[in-house]
Amino acid sequence: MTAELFNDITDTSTWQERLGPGSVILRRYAAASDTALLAAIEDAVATAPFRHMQTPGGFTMSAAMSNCGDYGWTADTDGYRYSATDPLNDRAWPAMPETLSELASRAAAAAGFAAFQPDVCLINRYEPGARMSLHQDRDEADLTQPIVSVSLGLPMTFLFGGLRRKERPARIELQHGDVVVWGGEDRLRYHGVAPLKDGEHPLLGRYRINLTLRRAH
DNA sequence: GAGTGGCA
DNA sequence: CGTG
Repeated sequence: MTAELFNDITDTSTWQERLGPGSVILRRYAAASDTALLAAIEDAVATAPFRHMQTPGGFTMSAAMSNCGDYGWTADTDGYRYSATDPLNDRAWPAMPETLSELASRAAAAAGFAAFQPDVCLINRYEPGARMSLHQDRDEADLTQPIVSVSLGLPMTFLFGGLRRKERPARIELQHGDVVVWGGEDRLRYHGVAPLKDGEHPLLGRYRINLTLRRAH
């Protein structure tokens, strides 16, 4: 698929690439607020530390995860679900900082989804070699609400497939600050993360952090 | 009913 | 290394 470019001549630091009728990459959209986002993440994981969850198949996920917001996405041998409490301590997840919810709302609006108010921020941390195999985000109650994904740190190859797993995904390089929004008829597209290549990022060292903002309920 | 993993 |  050839990305259609929408360059805004008044702001050459950020631009959009359309991946489908309901999916857009906002290049470098979050780069200007990266230090505020990282401070918000550090604050959240001080309360709800990164952990490697188990899949229902009994495998350990290679990305370390945490959450903030009214709910958090969790995986264990019983399945995938959203929970109002952190299973590590049965306490509420840390509140979602406004920095994160406002970024997500603005990005969704820029992509054509008005009034997006996330109630979950899943925080995924990848080290070199970590990956996420192709999956759909379908544990949310209202699939008319989009998904907003923010990439920070090491660059990665985003796999963006179709509505069926057998469709071979596009491979899209995402850099620090890139935001991907998908919804509408693209809401259930399969997506994943290719094994992270080694490298060094000025702010994040040998890590990539992905924020996925969702409306769970 | 498998499933965001492992391995051929 | 990418695919299944």
